[in-house]
Amino acid sequence: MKYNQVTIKDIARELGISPSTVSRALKDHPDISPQTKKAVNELAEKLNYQPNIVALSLRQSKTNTLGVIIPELVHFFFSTVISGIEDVAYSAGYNVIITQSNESLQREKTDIKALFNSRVDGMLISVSRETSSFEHIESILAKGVPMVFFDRVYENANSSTVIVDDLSGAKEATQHLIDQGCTRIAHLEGPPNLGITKQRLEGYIQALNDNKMPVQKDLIVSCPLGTIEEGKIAAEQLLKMPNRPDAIFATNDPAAMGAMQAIKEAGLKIPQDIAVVGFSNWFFSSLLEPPLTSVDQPGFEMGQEAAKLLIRQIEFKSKDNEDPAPETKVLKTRLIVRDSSLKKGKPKK
Amino acid sequence: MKYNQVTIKDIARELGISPSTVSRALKDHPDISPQTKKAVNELAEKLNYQPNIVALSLRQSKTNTLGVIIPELVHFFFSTVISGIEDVAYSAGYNVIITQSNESLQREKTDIKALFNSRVDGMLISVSRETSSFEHIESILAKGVPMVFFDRVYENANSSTVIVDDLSGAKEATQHLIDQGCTRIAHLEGPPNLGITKQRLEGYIQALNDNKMPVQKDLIVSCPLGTIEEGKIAAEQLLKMPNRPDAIFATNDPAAMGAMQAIKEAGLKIPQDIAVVGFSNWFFSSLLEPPLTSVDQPGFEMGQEAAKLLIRQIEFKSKDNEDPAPETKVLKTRLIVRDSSLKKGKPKK
DNA sequence: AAACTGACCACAATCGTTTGCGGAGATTCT
DNA sequence: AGAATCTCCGCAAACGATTGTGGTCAGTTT
Repeated sequence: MKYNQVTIKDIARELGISPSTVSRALKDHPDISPQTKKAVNELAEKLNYQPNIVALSLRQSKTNTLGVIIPELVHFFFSTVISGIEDVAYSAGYNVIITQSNESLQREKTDIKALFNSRVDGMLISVSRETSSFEHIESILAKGVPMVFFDRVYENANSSTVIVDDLSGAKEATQHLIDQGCTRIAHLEGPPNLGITKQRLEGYIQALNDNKMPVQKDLIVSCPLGTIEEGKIAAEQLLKMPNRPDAIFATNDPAAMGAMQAIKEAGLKIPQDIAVVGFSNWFFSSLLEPPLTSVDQPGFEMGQEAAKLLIRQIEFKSKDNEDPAPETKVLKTRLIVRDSSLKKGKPKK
Repeated sequence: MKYNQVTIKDIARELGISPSTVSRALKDHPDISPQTKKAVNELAEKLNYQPNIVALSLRQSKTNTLGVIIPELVHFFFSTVISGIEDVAYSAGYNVIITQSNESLQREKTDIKALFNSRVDGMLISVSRETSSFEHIESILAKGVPMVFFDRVYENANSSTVIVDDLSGAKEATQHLIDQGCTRIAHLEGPPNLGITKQRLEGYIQALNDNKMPVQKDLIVSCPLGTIEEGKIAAEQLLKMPNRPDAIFATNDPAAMGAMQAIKEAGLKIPQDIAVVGFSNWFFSSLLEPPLTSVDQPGFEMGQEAAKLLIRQIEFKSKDNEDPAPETKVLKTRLIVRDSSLKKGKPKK
């Protein structure tokens, strides 16, 4: 847009000097006399000169912008990740462009292309539920664009990633249910393409194994979308079993929420009849009745770490013209115990 | 970042023609022969040429980017507004940069400056809770940057705005409580700087007046932050009154939620003892017990309308070099009646 | 007095793309 | 055949900033 922008040329014309002198004066170059510097700075101040970032970006082949692709903004977890990213990015002098894939692979493809065209300096990506092939990512990666994946990562990539320890988080959650005396623990499994789904399932299984409890196939129900509705349907199915479970560990909070609805509608009590544990600690989870026990993921911290890794990668590359070794940051989860799982009352620890 | 970018020059060199010819060939200019066009397009396809948006932006003094400033991303309402904005912006060929003020005036100032420096073509703004002076906005407005305000608007500005009809939404909510037989209706008031706070209060008052009910000062309690905690404290205060209210209409859902907590902890029943109505229809509201009656704001639509207005303004201005007349779009709210307010059972309508 | 040294600044190229203008060669018209 | 008309393409400037190179003028050195 052609605002009434003040450019370096305007200052130069008004002062009867050349644009290059103005440029150098503004950055305190030793070649410029103190008087000229003073005059330039004062006029720049007076006219409220702001450098044109677009011109700068073109000149330096660097936009100082990070591109972010997330599945959906409305998820509390992803919102907090964004805040973490912005926190680090801003203080390092980077802007952030956020795009949503809406859990669609097609949209993810156009997003990544749009970000590339905008010449972002790097990308932070959490893949969609549908993403099972990765050519669209590989092709951009091949062009040398720095990328960091977070939460829902592209595992085969030779890139840095930030994840939470889903496995041990799930294990801890399941162990907690076992400690509460649950013997038939069901699991609501998530979208099949995602690594986090497998990790959470694995944590559940390990906990059972550690306690010499059998893993029963019919107690594991898939919720490929991970929505409230699916959780409800899955739980209804579980409740119809002749020997119904006495606990449900869900792959995420919405599914757990759906399960709670089904349990209550069946006239059963939480946690007395069936204990429920979720994953991600959504905003609403503490507001449910009973409040939902959940595995908290440090979203803000994840955003911070991912942005830090990416910026380090960008600046390393611009110096040494080489990619730094990829790093993987694993963040700790934290089990937030609330009433939905407390059959025995608060644990002593 | 200096990816392995293919430029128009690369194509020109390889084909032994000039960059200008390549440029024209790519946009099907009549001056270029069919053979040349074919050759250029095929090579561009083969090399996967993507135009450099940064160079384009500089050349045309237009970034095709909209800047957005919202108070907080984690609010369900604002997330949906963003989705509406992206929907319209993308299909019109615009990118979107989102910034959060975190309800801080200071942050809002730096955000608006950063967006200006990025040379966005226009801005979509919802002001922070703290914003009571507007010089930072005026100074950018004076430079000719198109702006559209939404939800929390800058009223004195000579700019387009998109709001919901807070007044009639609040009136409808209050009337609904009156219809349910409530006679002592309290109001939890919101942040004092915001226009929406005043409108909602005014709707509440008008509904009382319409029904010849007295407006009692002590039934109006301020929640300057509009949080769950404040709502709880405010409700506790109301419950201690000798003649306690039989209904609470809150300026937003978190405050209503807090009130519900206080009411339940006091051993009272919702809605039998005290009916509760919120505003904004947050995601969690339908999940509460009882489900919270709330005034739904069409967030997605608001985002769409705001983006449309802004883009129209941008393109009008680039043609006629004149600002179009400011427009104000008022969207209808919709009262979502749930159990938290149903003293009498479902209304017949 | 000639040469040298700084201090200070301007010129011009550059990033990638667009676009007004002009120009060479082929074709058509008179 | 000469002029006019097309067709098709290249030159160069421009967007706003940065930066290597070189130049002018003063003062200093031999």
